[in-house]
Amino acid sequence: MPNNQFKRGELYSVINGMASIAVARRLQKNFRQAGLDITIEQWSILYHLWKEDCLSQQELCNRTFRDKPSITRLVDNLEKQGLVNRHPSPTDRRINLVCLTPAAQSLQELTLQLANATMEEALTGINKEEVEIVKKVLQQVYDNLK
Amino acid sequence: MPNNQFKRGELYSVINGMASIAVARRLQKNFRQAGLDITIEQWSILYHLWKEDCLSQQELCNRTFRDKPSITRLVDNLEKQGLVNRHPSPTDRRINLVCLTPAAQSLQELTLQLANATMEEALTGINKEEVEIVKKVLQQVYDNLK
DNA sequence: GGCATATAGTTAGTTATGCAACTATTTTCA
DNA sequence: TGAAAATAGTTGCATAACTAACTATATGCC
Repeated sequence: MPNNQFKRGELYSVINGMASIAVARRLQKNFRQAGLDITIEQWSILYHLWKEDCLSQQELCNRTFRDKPSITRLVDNLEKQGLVNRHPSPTDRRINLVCLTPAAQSLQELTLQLANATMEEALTGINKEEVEIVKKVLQQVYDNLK
Repeated sequence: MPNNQFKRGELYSVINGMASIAVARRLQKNFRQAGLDITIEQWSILYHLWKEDCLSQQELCNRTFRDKPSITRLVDNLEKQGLVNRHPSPTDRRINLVCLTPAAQSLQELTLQLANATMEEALTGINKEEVEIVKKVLQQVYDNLK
């Protein structure tokens, strides 16, 4: 392997691999142990709908950084489980508004507690200034590439 | 949504979503534009083998943070493409050593150049101290959860 | 008004991931 | 020594990701 190649790129495997995978796996495990039968990908959709209900699928694409087919199928699966419904937009017939059902609303408190606990554990021993730097850097990485 | 819920957890979507997805997509796009028909997941296996050839599948699991079935199938696909071979370990008949072919070796220089260029672009405007903090924090996140 | 273009969403095909269950081999230890 | 436990790898199943191609609706502009 040539010298001096890909030194900064070691960050790639760090960004892409370890931390995000570890957080995702732990959260999924905590959901399972609590008897919750949802994936973290499905939960990420619910998370955005709890912040603002009845978003279009396109808006869910933007907020979760997924493409349209991925959202289509996540919403399909959430609909099968009775957690969301598609409603036609009154102003634009191309648009589906994805809205929470009462069943989804009842999941909010428990799943957010589990997510908080997971993040507390993940961030143990890391001070707030460092967390802010990480957020800023990763935002910059995203902006540099988008 | 309850107040004060999941505030630190905003980091979750940052870690798990934006930056890593952006880096992965950009690198994949750069591979495609260069006419390379490999996925970034396959490339990540090759990357570790360029650092040290003929690793066991278990060792690839450890170094790439994947489970055993994922490695089995990535190696299957790399083998189909003629980029690696499985060799039985001389000392332990349970073990497959995964070794690079000459075809894989010829990909090394170009793909590392593309990876370097991608990381240069990703890290534009971010100073080295901040990069070090990000690496440290994400390592800590991983260690906290593993 | 009507045609070209853009936007929202779906479908099909390939690859990848995680879990559970399985086979084969090696190690442990009573 | 021999049975139990651990380790390496594979297979089946479900979910999810990206690309490309598709339908339906809306917008822009002559």
